[in-house]
Amino acid sequence: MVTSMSIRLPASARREQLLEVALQVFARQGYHGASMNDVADAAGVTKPVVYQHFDSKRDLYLALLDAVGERLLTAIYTATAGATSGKHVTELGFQAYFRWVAHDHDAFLLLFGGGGKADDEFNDAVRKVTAQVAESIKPLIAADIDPEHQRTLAHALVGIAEGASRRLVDNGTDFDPDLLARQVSDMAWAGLRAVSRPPTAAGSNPDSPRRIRRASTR
Amino acid sequence: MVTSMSIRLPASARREQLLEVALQVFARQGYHGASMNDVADAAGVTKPVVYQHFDSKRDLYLALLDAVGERLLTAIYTATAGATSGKHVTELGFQAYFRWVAHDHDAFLLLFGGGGKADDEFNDAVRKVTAQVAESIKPLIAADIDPEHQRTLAHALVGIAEGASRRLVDNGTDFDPDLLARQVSDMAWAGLRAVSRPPTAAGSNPDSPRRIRRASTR
DNA sequence: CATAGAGGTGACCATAGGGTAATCGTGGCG
DNA sequence: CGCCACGATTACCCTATGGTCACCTCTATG
Repeated sequence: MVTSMSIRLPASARREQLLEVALQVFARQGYHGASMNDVADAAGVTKPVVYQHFDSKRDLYLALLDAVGERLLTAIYTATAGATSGKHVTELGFQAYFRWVAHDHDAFLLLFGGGGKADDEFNDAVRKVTAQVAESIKPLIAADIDPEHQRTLAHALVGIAEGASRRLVDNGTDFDPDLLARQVSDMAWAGLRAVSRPPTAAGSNPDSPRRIRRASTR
Repeated sequence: MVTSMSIRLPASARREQLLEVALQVFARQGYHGASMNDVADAAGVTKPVVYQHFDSKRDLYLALLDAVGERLLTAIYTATAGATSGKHVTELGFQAYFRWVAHDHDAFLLLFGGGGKADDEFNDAVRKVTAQVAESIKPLIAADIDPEHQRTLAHALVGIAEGASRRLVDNGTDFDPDLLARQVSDMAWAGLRAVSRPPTAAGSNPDSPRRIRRASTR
C-alpha cells in the first residue's frame, strides 16, 4: 500500500517503506518463502534498490526482527509503567501484548509465527525478545521461590500470551484484545498468586506436605 | 547413527531409519536449512534412495510432522488416562508433555522450534496437534463459561507448556521434566480454578470477574 | 541549460538444491 | 550356477534466487 510504482523517494523514506513492506511480505511468506524480488516488487521497485539499503537478505530480516521486537517491548513497558498492584501490571501487560498482536499483526507472525528460522542468529533475536519480556514479568512472581522456578514461570506466562494469540491469528479470527487480556490475566494472576503463597515447599513429593488445599473442586 | 555406510537394508527398515535420521536433521537445520542430500548423507545413502521412500521433501517433512505429533498426543492421552481429579490430570498432562520434550528433544524442535514453516500445509499439521492438545485440556476448564473463552484458556495452557519448554530447550539446559511439571501445573491449575469460580479468597480486584463472562463483543 | 549525483533499472552471474534417468551389484532362489 | 529383482549409485537437468555491475534518468542547483 502507500506510495509505490516507481515513484522516486528520498533514501530514508524508501528505507522505511522497504521495512514496512518487507515486514508484510516476510510475515506472509516466511523468510525462505519470500525472495528479495518479492520484497522489491511489493515496494514497487527493483531488487538493486533493496540492496542499496540492506546489505543482504539476512540483514534486512534481522533489522525487521529488531524493529519489531523493540515495538513489542516498548508497548509492554509503557503500558505497565503506571500500574500499581501486581494484578494490575499483569492485566496491563497482557493487554499491551494482545493489542500489539491485534494491531501489529504481521509483527507477531514474523516473531512467533514460525515464519522460518532455523538460523541461530534469527533465533537469538527472537529469544532475546521473549527473554526480555520474561524478565519484565519476573518481579510479579514471588521473590521467595527459587530463581530458576521464577524464570520458568515467567516464560510460562509469555507462553500464555503467545499461545492465546497464535490460535486467534492462525484462525484469522478478529478478536478484542482487551477482553482477551482480562480473561487471560485473570487466570495467570490467580496462578501466580497460588504459587507465591505456600512457603516454597520446594522438592515437594508425591506425599505432598501441605499445599493450599482449597477443597471445593468440581 | 545405527547402521550406516552403504549397508544394504530392507526397504521398510530403511524407511524407518530415514525418518529417524531426517527428524534429527530437520530439527537441527530446519526445513530449508536441510537439503535432501543432508538427509541422505546422514543416513549413509544417496539422494535417490530417499526419493524411493518419499515422493518429495514436503512429503518427508509432513510424514515427520505427523509421526511426531502423534507421539506427543498419545503420550499425553495415555498419561492422563488414569487420572481422576482435574488437578491430577493437569499435572500428569504437563508431566507427559515435559517428559516428551526431554526425551524426544528433536521432535519438540521440529514441531515448535520454529524450524521453518511458512507453509500452510505445515502450519496446519502443527496447528492440528496443538488444537488437539487444547481440546483434551478443555474439559479441565469450567464448563459454565463461554466456549470461546474456554478455548482461549486451553490454548493458553498449551502455550504454558511450550513457553516453559522452549526456554529450556533453547538454553540447552538439562531439566527434570517432573519437577517442571509440578511447578507449572501448580500455577496452571490454580489459574484454572480461579477462572471457574468467583475469585477465591483473598481480595481480588474491583471489577471482579463474575463466573460467567458471556462478554458479548465478539 | 549544463551538470552532478542521488535514485533507479535491466541484464546478468553463480550456485544450491529439488528431482529424475540410466545403470550397477549382490544376495537369494530355482 | 545363473539370473532376477531389489537396493543403491552416478551423473545429470533445471529452476529459483541471492547478489552484482554497468548504465540510465530525474531533479535541484549555479
